[in-house]
Amino acid sequence: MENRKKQIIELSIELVKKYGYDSFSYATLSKELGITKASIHHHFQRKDDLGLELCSYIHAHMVKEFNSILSKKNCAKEKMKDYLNLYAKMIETGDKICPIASLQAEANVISKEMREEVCLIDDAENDFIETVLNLGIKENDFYIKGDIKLEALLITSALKGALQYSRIHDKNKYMLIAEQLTLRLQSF
Amino acid sequence: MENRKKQIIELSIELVKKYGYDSFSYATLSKELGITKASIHHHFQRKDDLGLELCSYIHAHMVKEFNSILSKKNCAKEKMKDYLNLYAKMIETGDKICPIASLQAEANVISKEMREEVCLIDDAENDFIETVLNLGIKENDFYIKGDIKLEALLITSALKGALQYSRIHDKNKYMLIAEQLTLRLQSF
DNA sequence: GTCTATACACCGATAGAC
DNA sequence: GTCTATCGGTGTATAGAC
Repeated sequence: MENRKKQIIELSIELVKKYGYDSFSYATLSKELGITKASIHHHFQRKDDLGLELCSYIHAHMVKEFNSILSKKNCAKEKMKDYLNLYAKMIETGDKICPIASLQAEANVISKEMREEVCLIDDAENDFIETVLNLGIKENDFYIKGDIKLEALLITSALKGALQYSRIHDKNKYMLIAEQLTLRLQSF
Repeated sequence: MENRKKQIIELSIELVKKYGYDSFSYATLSKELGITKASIHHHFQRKDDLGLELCSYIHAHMVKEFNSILSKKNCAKEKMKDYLNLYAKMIETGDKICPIASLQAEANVISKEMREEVCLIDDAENDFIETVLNLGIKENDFYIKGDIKLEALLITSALKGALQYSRIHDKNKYMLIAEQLTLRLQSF
């Protein structure tokens, strides 16, 4: 990918995390990057084009993070901690929430194509957590009541909710809620 | 409160739940209500005035709902079920999420005054859930690991996240996730 | 309390020169 | 790949008549 395109996408993702998709404009990007709106339209003719590529970028980035966590030679408990820290980084580096949660909140505003992309990213995240949960069960470190797929769904959506809550109340609350959430996984 | 004002506020809340605060305009309201934008400005000079009154209205409405649940002569388990159903109604009646979650997602876009109002509403909801949890413990129906205030925070933020997830994926998922969440409260 | 009319800023987007 | 210039549309908001 060309450098400028990548630069625009990465800035856009930070703006989605902080303000949401509808709340930043080509003018916002152009001021920040020091180029004109027309130049940005050269790379992404319609804003929806940028929106779709930004989703693909997030998707690829998260899959990379998940694979990195899975390939580490540590236990499921530690992999879960690594995962929780991914979100902790967002809120610590400036009032940011999960970009996917941000887009979910705008579900009825963004295009059908973007909505579908958001769903695919959610699916990837849920599959990842399900894998970690199954690993933890094998290692006798996790004990899970009910359906494992549902527990994965609960974890991913609860953390997104916790991030949103913490941003507006107290950043430090996020990790406390995350730890309270994972308490239930412990068999003792 | 005058009838028209109430009508504008109630419509605005439905729009916040469906699209978010920044994504509806005085034009949206005026078309729906059959009056002009100028007439709406007569009731709420600035949009932020509407935003603040809409928050107060949500606050009062939710406190009323919570008190209604608490005053019922049923057990904590059933009160929790009543609470879960409040959110279920939102998503079932047309792609809507919790208005507070919607405003949380726009935290860096709305005014400081609105942000503070949102926090107060969250506080009321958390106090309510904490009360229900303590009641359930007394009744020997709930068993809670860790801090009760944290568990309340987890429940309220997890449900908001579950609503957002379910709206974009599959409405029926919400209640399944909610039930998976409350599984942890059961001692057996 | 509602209207018409209007102001002004910003939005996404395009044409065309360099 | 970047620019200037510009378009039509929409956003919040106000003035003033009825």
